[in-house]
Amino acid sequence: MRTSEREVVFRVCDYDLAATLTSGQAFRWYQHGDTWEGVIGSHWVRLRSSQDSIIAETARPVTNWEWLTHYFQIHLGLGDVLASFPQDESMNSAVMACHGLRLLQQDPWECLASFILSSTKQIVQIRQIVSLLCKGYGEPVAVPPGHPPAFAFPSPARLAETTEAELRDCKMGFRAPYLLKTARIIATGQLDLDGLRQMSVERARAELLQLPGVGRKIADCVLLFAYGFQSAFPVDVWIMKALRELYFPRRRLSNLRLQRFTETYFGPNAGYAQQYLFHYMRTQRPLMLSKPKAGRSHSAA
DNA sequence: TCAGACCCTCACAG
DNA sequence: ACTGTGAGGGTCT
Repeated sequence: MRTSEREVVFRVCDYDLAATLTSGQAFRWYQHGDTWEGVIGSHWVRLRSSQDSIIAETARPVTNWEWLTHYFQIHLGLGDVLASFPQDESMNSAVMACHGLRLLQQDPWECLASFILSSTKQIVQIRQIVSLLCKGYGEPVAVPPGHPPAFAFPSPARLAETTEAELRDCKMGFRAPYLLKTARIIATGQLDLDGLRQMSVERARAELLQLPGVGRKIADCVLLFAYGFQSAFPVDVWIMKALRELYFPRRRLSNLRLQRFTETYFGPNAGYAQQYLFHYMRTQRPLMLSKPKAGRSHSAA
């Protein structure tokens, strides 16, 4: 076995860490200069990436890095995934524009709770809410000397014993009762999140849909971002916009018809295809379609 | 299938 | 600067 180290280097190919961490699948990564800091489970991590490697640093020595390689899907080759995409102009443009974009494999509870908090919120606001939630109710994790404190994502049990008012103080608004009720369902074992791993994607989705605040979109986010069901295809306003503009510019299809289209057209790795279209729409397309923003005021200095 | 409600925050006009 | 307005990774009724 490997000796215990605070730092490890992973050789990677086609891995755009920045794009991956800002593509709206995880909400707890922060950029500091050329590094990214975040918490995975109970580990504080600092990451640095170069062309062909990712360097991870922790606060305490680590012997088994499986939690990290799993989260980042380090050993997944992107070639087979990209090859399974439909070969159309839009898909090719998205793949070119988002070269190295990856899907993470997150903790189911953190993913579920985060996406319950995501409805009709901008990503910056989701990040703020999740941050407040972790500061308020998450366990502190080890950080380097002198570093500001960092927190794990609060457990279902911990959140189950909060009140709606306390959760609303984290600025989550009407989502508070949803999160509270779902936390109680998970904490009492009424639904076993680990058990979903062995189920078919349809069965797992049906289980998630029973939770308050969880509809089709959020269920599919959890199926894809936490469990790795590659066929899950979350359809949100951005994907809807992408489908209408890129694939059906002159037809008026119902949301249901568009959903049906995604279930067959994008193939076995539809979830990955979705992530490329989503990031493409959010980053590249707006720059081309909308007018440049008016000059910003200089708030500093 | 179809609105409307739901909390709250930020960007953007005026 | 200050206030008004609209919309933001949806879900529920």
